[in-house]
Amino acid sequence: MPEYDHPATESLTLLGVLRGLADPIRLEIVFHLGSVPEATCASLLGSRPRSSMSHHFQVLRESGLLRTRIQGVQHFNSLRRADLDFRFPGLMDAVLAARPHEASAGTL
Amino acid sequence: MPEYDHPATESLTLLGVLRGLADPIRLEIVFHLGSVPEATCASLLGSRPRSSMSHHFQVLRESGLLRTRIQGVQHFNSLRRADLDFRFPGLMDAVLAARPHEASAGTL
DNA sequence: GATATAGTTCGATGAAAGTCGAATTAAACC
DNA sequence: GGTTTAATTCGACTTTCATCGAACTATATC
Repeated sequence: MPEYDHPATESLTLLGVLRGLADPIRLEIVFHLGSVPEATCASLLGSRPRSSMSHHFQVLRESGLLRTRIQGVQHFNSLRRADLDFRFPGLMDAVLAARPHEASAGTL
Repeated sequence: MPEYDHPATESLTLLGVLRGLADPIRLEIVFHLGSVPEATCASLLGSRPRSSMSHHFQVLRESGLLRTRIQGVQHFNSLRRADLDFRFPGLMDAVLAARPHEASAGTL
């Protein structure tokens, strides 16, 4: 398993990004990644089953919201901030600024 | 049928708004409403069945994206720009700025 | 090589959401 | 009151999407 392929910046679509964001768990992941440079899957797991999370990471990757860097057994995920800002200026700023305090799935 | 009730500005949620936007037809409607003060349902119909569109208007209304004003037999829809800007500053600016030229369902 | 660790893929299930014809409401107009 | 117009509601169908256990892959370590 060498690396994932991530969609090119130019090929990101607004609809795709909005779809990626339109789920409570994924939004939570995005909020978290908005506050740290990168995070492993495990660190975002909470009490949810791995397979569910893996699915959400895939959706986020395919919609262009995050990039996954593989190092050893660990997958380091980071927001594609620069790419998103370039393609959809102001969007992630607005989304991240709207983060509720103590965002914990229920408060979204 | 006097009037619809629209959710209060304070009760709008980011997730709700994102969900409202995460559909090609609804995004098209929102784009259109971003460029005109208001529009009747009929004027946004295109070639789609009325019942489908009615459903999308309902979703947009319930997520707080638009307001429907009834006048006679016609329903005038407008973006809740001020409310959205107040609650989620910059969000709609970013979304509307990302509108593809000639947005026509396929190009979203 | 065996084992542990991190994460994915598969496949089945269930729930949510979009589609659309037919019936319905409500106002406007003759 | 009957008809036209604008749009909704209902209900059935279909599709899409999330959930999650079990099996699997790949790396690291002993």
